[in-house]
Amino acid sequence: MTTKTQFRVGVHASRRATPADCATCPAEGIGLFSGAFRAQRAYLIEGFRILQLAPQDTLYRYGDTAECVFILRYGMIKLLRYSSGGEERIVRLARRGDTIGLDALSGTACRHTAVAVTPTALCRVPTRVVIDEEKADPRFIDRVMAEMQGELDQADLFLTELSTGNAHSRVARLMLYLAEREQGRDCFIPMREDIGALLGITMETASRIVSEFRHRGLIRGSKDAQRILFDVAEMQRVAAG
Amino acid sequence: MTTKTQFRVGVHASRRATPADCATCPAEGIGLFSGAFRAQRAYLIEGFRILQLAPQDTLYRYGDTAECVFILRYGMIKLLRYSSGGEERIVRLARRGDTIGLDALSGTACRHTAVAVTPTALCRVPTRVVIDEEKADPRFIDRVMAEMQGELDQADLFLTELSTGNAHSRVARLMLYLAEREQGRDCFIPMREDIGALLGITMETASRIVSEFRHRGLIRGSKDAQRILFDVAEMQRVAAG
DNA sequence: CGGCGGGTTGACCCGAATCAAAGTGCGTGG
DNA sequence: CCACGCACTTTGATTCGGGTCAACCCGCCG
Repeated sequence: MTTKTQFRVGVHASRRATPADCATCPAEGIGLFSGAFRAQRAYLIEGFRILQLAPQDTLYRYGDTAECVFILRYGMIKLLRYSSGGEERIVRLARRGDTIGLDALSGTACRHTAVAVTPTALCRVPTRVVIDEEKADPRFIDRVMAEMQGELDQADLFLTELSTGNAHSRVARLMLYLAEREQGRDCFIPMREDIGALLGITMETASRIVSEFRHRGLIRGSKDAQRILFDVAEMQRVAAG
Repeated sequence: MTTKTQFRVGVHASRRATPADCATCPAEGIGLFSGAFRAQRAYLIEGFRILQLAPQDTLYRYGDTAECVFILRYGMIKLLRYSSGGEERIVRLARRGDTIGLDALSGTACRHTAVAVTPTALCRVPTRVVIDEEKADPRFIDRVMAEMQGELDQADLFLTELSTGNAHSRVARLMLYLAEREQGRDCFIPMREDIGALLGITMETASRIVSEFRHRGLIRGSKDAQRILFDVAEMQRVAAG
C-alpha cells in the first residue's frame, strides 16, 4: 500500500543549550516552560540540548525507549503510525512551542515515529528534569497535563476534521489548520504524499485538489513554492463541504 | 449529512455510593482508583455517586463545564464530536474501568458529547477529590497521566486502524477492537449507525459488510442479537486488507 | 547531460455513497 | 391478545468520487 523511502535516522546537529538560546527562543511565551516557569529554565538549562533536524530526519521511532521530551523551537514534525494493513498515517503535527515525546514520562516506549517535515530545531529536555520540576512545583503538573490535553484535542481534531467528509473538504480543512497560527502570513503546505498520509487519501488526489484550488484562484503561491496564501472565509466554505 | 435523533439528556438514576459498591465494583482491579489506591477509596467514597444510564442517555455535552470525572463500572459510552461539515464522529469508546471527562481537571469545557451505547453504570468522582488525592500522594499523578496516555493511545488507534483502509478492513478492525478485552466470550457490536460514525462510512455500507461477514460464516450470532462470536485469526486476515 | 524526486494530469474502474423500498422485531395501546 | 407504529436492519439500483496505473513535466544535483 504505502512504499516508504528510507529516512535518515538521527539528528543533523546537536549541542548544549546556552542561556542565550533560552533568551532568544523562538517558542518563547508558549509551551512547557513558558510564563511562570521561565525563571526555572535558568537553572534547568544544564540538561537541555539544542537539536537541529533536516527534512526527513527521524527523531525517534515507534517502540524506542526514550528518556527525553522535546520542545519545538521552530519547524514541523510529523508523528506517524502504521495500521495493521501497513499503511502509514500521520496522526499529529507538532509546531513551534509544542512538546512531543511526553509518553516518555510514563516510562513506556514511544508510541509514534517522529520525522521532520521542514528544517526544525528542538530543545531536548531529559524526563528527569520534568519529573523533578513536577515535584518542586506542583503547579507544573497542570502545565504538563495541559500539554497532554492539547495533544488529545489535536487527535480529536484530526479524527473529526481531517478524516471525515470528501477529499475537497479535507484538503480545505487541512489548509485552515495549517494557517490558523499564521495570522494572515503565508502558510506552509507539506508535500503531496504527506497531505495524503494526513487525510487518508492518495497523493494523486491530494495533488489534483491542490492544483484545482490553485487554478480556481482559491489559493495563490508565495515566493517559496511550499508556501501559500488564501482567503479564510472562502476556504471555510469549501471545508464545510 | 447526519440527521440525529434527539437524545434523552441526563441520567437514568443516581444515588450515593456505598462501601458495598466499591467492594463489588465490576471495574475492580483496573482504572483510576485500583491497585495501590484501593484503600483511599474507603475515605474518598463520600464524594462518589453511582449513576445509571440507559442507551442513548447523554451524560454530558460538548461545551459543558464539568466538575466531575466518571469511571465506568460497566457498559459502553461513546464520545462524539461534530466536524465543521456537521458530520457526527465517534472519536472514542469508553468501557469498563475507563475514566472519562478528565478534561474537567484542567478546568476547561468538555470537549466531547458523551452518550451511553448500552445500559451503563458509572462512578461519578468530583474533580476536587482527584486534585486532593494528587496532592496527598504524588504517585497518584502517574495514575492520572496513565489514563490520559491511554486516551491518547486510543485516539491514535482510531486514526490508524479505524480511519484507514477500505470499509471491509475497518469493520474487521472494529470487531477485533471490540473483542480484544472479551477473552473469547461473545462481544457486543453497536448498531449500524454507530458503526458508521466510528469508521467514517455510511450506515448502509456498515450493514452490508456485517451481513456479508455473517453470510460468509466469518461471524456468528449469539443469543443476544447485539452480540457476536468470530475467529480472531480469520478476522485479522480481513483486517489487514 | 542524465537521473531522480517530486508534482501534475489523464484514462479507466471500482468501492462506497445515495436514494429507495422492504423486512424484522419490539413495545404500546386499543 | 393482537395490531399498529416505530426503530433498526437489510437489500437493491444507480451514481459518482476517488483509487489505480501510467505518462509526462519540471527543477535540482551529481
